[in-house]
Amino acid sequence: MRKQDITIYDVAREAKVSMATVSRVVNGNTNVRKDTRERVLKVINRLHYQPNAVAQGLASKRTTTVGLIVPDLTNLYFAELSKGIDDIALLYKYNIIITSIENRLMKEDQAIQGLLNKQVDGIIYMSDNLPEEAAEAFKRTDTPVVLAGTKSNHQEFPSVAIDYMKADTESLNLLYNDGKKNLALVLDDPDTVVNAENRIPAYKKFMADHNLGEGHIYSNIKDHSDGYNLYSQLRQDGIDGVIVTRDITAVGILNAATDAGTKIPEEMEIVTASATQIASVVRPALTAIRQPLYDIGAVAMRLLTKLMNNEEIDKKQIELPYELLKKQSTANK
Amino acid sequence: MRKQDITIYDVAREAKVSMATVSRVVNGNTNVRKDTRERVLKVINRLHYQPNAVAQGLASKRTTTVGLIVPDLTNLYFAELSKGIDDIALLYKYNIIITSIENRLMKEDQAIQGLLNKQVDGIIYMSDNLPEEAAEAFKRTDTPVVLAGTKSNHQEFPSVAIDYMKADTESLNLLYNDGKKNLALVLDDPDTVVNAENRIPAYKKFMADHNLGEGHIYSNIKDHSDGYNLYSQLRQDGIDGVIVTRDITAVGILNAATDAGTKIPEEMEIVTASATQIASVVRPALTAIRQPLYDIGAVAMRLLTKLMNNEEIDKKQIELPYELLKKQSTANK
DNA sequence: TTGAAAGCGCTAACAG
DNA sequence: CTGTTAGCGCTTTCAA
Repeated sequence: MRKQDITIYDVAREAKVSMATVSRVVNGNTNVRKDTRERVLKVINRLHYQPNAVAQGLASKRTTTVGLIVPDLTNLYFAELSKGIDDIALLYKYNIIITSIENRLMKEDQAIQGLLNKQVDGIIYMSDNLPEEAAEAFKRTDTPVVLAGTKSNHQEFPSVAIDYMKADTESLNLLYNDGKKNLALVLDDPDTVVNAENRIPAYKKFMADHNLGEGHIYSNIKDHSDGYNLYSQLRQDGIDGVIVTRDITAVGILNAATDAGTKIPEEMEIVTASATQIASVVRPALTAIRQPLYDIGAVAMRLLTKLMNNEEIDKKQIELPYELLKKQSTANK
Repeated sequence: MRKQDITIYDVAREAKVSMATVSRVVNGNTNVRKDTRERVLKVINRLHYQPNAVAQGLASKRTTTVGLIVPDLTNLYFAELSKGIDDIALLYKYNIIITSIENRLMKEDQAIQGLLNKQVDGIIYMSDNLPEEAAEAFKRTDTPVVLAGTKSNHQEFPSVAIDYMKADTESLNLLYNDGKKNLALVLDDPDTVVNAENRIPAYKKFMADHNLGEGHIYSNIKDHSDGYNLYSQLRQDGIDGVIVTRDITAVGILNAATDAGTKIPEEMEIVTASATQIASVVRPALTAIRQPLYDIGAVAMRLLTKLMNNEEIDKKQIELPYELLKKQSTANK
């Protein structure tokens, strides 16, 4: 076993100091005389001593580890968020334990409990949906939590996101100004807070404000083939403009339209409510609400570092600006 | 602090047993009388006791945590691999610490050392490139390592991948049979083992075997815009068939061709050497080597669990079958 | 500026 | 089947 043969004790013995002093050197404590520090450092290098983070964690009650809860890593939306989180975590020397929870044995509150058992110093929660049990689990603990790229009814949880309502309204307006009046909303999941409390109300309000009738909301349209298959229904319902929550779904609709010979954007306009790389590489390129995913992740992680250090927070709910990227799937008159 | 107020000691006292017994029931040890077990369990539930995984890790020298080293999470290639890993990790109750190493402060060997300090029970390494220092770091430790979706010159490291040489040869043959003779190879990084030792030799051999001359190898073409910009060079060089390592790059070439009015596949055929979701949603859809990424990840993680349990391994180098998916970017005569 | 000593919460012999 | 007793490797008072 070469795994961990040299401990702080070995270093102490070789350097003829106490463990406490080695600990001080390792942790950059200034209360060590310069020559003592150098002597210890020399031994550390000679022995290739590396601190055991688990023992440090147990003794200090800080693991310099944060937990990430994410529905699905292969959804670029979350991958891009994660990248922002990861970069800032690296900067502040935190490791990341990642837990995916997509349609699985693993429920949200179990994921949380698992992370808590590992004694993470904080948690970033990225799923659209925060079930009541998960919220309860968060409330029971002192471990700080930040929601990234999503919203919750629980105002007590710090979050970083965009103004979904405003973004959707702006998108609908773009379609409307292009002369499209049979507008539809295509949702992945109608029950998430973002959809139920932001997108749907925004849509309904817009339709009412412009006397466009009830409109059409399509739910549980989650992937490329769902979108592809939805297309004929859209045509049947006379839809000429559509907002789609996921861009991969929007691509499905787009491809179905192309295959059917429908002219985009002339006969139908498409806007996706969350742009990842995919939205920009398909042809025609998709008009999209560009959420600053990397930044949302980065800001969320930065916020979490503050919470973990018990620093003062000026604002718990952070809203970042989005962009409406006008591409080829809308006329943009 | 509600964080960790109740310990195994509290449970022991309340249940009128020793810590050892509580530990036994927590760990499912069978040497506990049924009624004792139930009594302890009752107290555990009443007190909402949760074991401190850090303390468990220190005492048992097993953290039930594995480290993942990945270049870039937003590259779907790695995201899909990760998903396979994650699912099997969940099955075996391991947590995952993820470390990205793309063009950053964090070098491979530092990432490894960081994971080792956290006392991970094993490591899965997914980067195409295994620098010498990283290989050295792996050799110095007893912590098992598995390479997933990549190859190394170091035969001592267990790995799970496909036969890149065979896959590329088959792809080249497809182009050749379609009548394309000016074949090119477009690489992300010419120095990775997969490319240097597998793809390039396969390409050179194929060209030589079929008297197609020297051919053209384009290097450091890594993303959509690299691919897009490369297109005119390809035309200039008279290329009519191309194998591209990354599918996002292939999409760049495809889009440039489309924008230039080049007919795909008539005037140019494209095959991507690694298919992610992107390859199938663009139009024309890309002919692709479909590596079973999810499976590669899953098998790699399963292999790692065996190594972590010191089980017998029959084969350290596992090769999984790939498929050559013929789509619209090749004629497929 | 340094050291001694008491844990952190748990596991794992070893006895009984 | 259960309890006692050492630690695991480190941090952190408290004294000196």
